Amino acid sequence: MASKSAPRATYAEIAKTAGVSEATVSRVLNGDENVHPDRTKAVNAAVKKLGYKKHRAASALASGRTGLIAVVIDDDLSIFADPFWATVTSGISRVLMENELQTLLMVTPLESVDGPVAHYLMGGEVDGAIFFQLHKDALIKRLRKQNLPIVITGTPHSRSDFPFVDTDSFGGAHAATKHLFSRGCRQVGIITGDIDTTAGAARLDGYNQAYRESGHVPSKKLIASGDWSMESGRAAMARLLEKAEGIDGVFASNDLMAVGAMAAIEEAGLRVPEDIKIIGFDDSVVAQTARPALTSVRQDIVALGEAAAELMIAQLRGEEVQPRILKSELVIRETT
Amino acid sequence: MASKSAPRATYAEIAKTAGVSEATVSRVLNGDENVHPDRTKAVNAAVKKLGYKKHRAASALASGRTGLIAVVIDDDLSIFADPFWATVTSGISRVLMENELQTLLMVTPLESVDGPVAHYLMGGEVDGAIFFQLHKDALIKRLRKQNLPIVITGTPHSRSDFPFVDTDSFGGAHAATKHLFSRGCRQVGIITGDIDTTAGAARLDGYNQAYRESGHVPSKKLIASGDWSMESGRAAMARLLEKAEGIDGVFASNDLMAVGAMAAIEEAGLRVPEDIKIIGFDDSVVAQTARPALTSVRQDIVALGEAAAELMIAQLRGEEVQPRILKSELVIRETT
DNA sequence: CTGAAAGCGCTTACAG
DNA sequence: CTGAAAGCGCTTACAG
Repeated sequence: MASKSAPRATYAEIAKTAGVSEATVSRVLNGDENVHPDRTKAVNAAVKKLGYKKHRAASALASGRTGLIAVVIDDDLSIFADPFWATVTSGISRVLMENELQTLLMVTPLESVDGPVAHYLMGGEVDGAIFFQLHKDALIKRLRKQNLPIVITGTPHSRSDFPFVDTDSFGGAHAATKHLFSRGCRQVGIITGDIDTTAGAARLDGYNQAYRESGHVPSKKLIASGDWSMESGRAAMARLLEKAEGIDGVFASNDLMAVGAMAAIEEAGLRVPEDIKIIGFDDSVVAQTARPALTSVRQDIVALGEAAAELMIAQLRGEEVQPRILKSELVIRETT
Repeated sequence: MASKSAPRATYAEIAKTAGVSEATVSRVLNGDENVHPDRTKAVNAAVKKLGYKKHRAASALASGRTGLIAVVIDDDLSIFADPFWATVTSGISRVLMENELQTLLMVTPLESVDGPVAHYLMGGEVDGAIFFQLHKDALIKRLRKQNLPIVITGTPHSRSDFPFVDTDSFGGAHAATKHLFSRGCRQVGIITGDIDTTAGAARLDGYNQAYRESGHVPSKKLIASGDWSMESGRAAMARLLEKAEGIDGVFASNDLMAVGAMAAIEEAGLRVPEDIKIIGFDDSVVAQTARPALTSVRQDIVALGEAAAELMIAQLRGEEVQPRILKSELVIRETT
């Protein structure tokens, strides 16, 4: 049932063909500096000759290090539509692999701090865990208390000392809003995402800041709230059209809501970008397929994953780590 | 550096508190039937009391079973835009977890049969591997020769005996084409995907079959080839508009090409669905955000992942497995 | 800089 | 149905 693989080499054989002890083999394979160059060479040669690959389980049992990093993804429905985590994870996986670490993927509901995932993570089965933006910090706090290296993708709520990586939502929203003004808009509205998320709040802040820098104060009427869904964007836009007379630009906090807003604008008999200019956030495939094609704030999602992996590796090395905020970039298409 | 986790319980402690030998503990924990119920009960109680979790590395070293299933994803660019593999993988992960197996994610270029991934998989580091539609079978053949359980997501080229799971592309294309006829279309075209892929070929076959059933033979002029990209769909549609006079329906082999086709139709001054009806395949987010919203063939992608995991588990149990083809479903929206 | 030896926490013939 | 014992393939004080 299990693989009847070719008989694999062990330390014993390497030690014999290199003429050293198994302890020395171990030292060389673990990068111990204090080994005579000649022996190092001999061991490396034997390793190559025998096509040796270290047995992970044996190594893990003896050393306590598993070589496995968990990537924990909250299993709510949004992941089924959203390529975001997949892309981040591919960046994570690549960097981990380069560092001889493997990615253990756990897609699971996180409701319970005492769920199977929690047990697993606390049981020393992995060397570290990377989480996607979570709402409850309880689990993470517990894991940290046990000295399990943690990285969070997305900004955590409680600005505790969790290492995290995120895209600069504030900066992206700020740039988007400024761009609308520079294109001649006078009344720029915003469709917010869920304001209880840090990303939702930061994008609103960026909008407000840019508005103030333009010398005006955004009227409450220009702010409509959505929940990241296309439908909420459509409804929010309909409200803006009704309340905010003269509105001629809209920053939607993600692409899906932007596309919903475009539908509402069209339904009202207005045109994009002639009557109302619009910008989304994420530069997802939806932005590219929209007609007119949607101007959007691009996050470098692969880089986000790579940064997360790098923070993890730094912690594994015992280094102090700082949060990492990645720049976003405005991709200008036809809606502005 | 490694987690300084709470001292975990071991067999020794369980054996002591349950009043049995470690061998018996092992038997109970591995579901051995031949243990006296009383002892079984005692062991289970001790496990619960001590909050015991089996140490995976130790178990793997002793038994040769790692409890890890690799999910291998070819790292070409398409994955960055396509939520498909992410969704499949979430289905896989869920089912594996329920069966006490973990998902080891490997995102990597597969170019070399002798790459690090190959070594890893052949080194007995995992109990099985699930692949996403691959072009070269060499690696997989080698792994099978070593009795490594394999599942392929997507139909393999060489109809060898690899266990695979796939959505019924033929049936979906067939239903889509029939639906266009039933909506009154007379000249139904197809925009194919990459015809060298099994999915691309099967969708074309389904179209041809439905066409013939309608009592006609599809003219060559009604067939335009794309490469799954939006841009290729746009170009293919432009060609159809030029060559296939009177075309009034199009089945595009995926949503992205359908959206491209819609753009081309609009650019030609025609309307969807009044002048030309159109159907996509995948029912992706793009189908939902398109205007008019795109009728599309839905695959149950999560179910695909679950089926893949189930085939893997069956193999692990030593059962014979058959390929699994999942039904697709037409989701009717505004373009037909 | 190096080796002999103990040990990591399970599993599994083997003998009963 | 059960236990004593050997062993899985590494790592790591310890002593030199």
